[in-house]
Amino acid sequence: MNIKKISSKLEDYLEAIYLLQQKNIVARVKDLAQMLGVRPPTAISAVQRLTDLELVEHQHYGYIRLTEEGLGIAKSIYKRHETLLAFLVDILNIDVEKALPQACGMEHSISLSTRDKFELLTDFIKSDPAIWKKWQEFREDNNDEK
Amino acid sequence: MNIKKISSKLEDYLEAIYLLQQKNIVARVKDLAQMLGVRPPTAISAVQRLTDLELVEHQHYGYIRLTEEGLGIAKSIYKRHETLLAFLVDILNIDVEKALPQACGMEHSISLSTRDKFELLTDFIKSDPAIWKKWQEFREDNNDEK
DNA sequence: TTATTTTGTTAGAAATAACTAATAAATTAA
DNA sequence: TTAATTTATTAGTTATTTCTAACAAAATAA
Repeated sequence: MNIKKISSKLEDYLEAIYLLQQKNIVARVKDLAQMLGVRPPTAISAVQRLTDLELVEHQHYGYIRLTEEGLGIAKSIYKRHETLLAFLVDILNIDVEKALPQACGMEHSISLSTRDKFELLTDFIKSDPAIWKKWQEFREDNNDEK
Repeated sequence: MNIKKISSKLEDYLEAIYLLQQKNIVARVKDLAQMLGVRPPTAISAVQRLTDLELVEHQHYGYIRLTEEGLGIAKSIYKRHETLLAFLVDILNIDVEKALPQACGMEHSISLSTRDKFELLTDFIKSDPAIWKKWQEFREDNNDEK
């Protein structure tokens, strides 16, 4: 079954619900609004659209849960997020606070196979101490003292 | 002077005008609509918003030109585009047709300093034949035969 | 158990970004 | 030079994503 194509904003909501779920917290409107930096009515309207798409379940004044399909999408976005963040921070040596919003932006644009390749490159550089050292020196020789 | 913050869609229009300008073609509504895959009225309304922001100049039924400020933004986006595309194609070994839309998406999310680091990593891997070879082998050993 | 606080919802408005249909201006061809 | 074609524009509609203000329900505390 194909993954439903939704906007990057809606993807962000699925990802946020997934993150809460991972922490054993059942998502609430307040949490989503806080995490995504929007006002509660904005979060509500997103949740309603996701409900129409059958990606989340939500009863009035109640909890918000991912459907199986919603979970699938959320996982795949989160995986891209993690991979990109690791690449930006560990390989490109970018501060986490700066890397985070950039990973959040990029995660909606790359394919799963591109994600795999980012991960492969990260593993490649990290797994070989000689290459890792050379890359660090190369960076430092080129004005990336941090 | 700070670079004006505009939406990624408007950035796309500036980039397209810049590309035409590079080919010594003065941009027209039709060209923009074609390049961005939208209908002419959509392109017009974007050009009007860019005119309000003083990023392009446009007289009725006439040509569209970037202002100095618009040119600055266009160049900076295009630079990010080029860097990301080169990285995806040359380093990650992604087909150009597949890489293009992904670079187009990502280019709006990364900072200039992140762009510099992408370029640095690309140069690093390409400049050292031993590393280049190892990376190719590593890729092939991990199901990236292409 | 009533009152207060927190949380959720609805209604209505605005900006962005897209569309179609209708029309107007400019260019090209007969 | 008129007619036909191409290009540009306006007007009006829709969906998405945000907001504020007002109100409703649920949870907590007095």
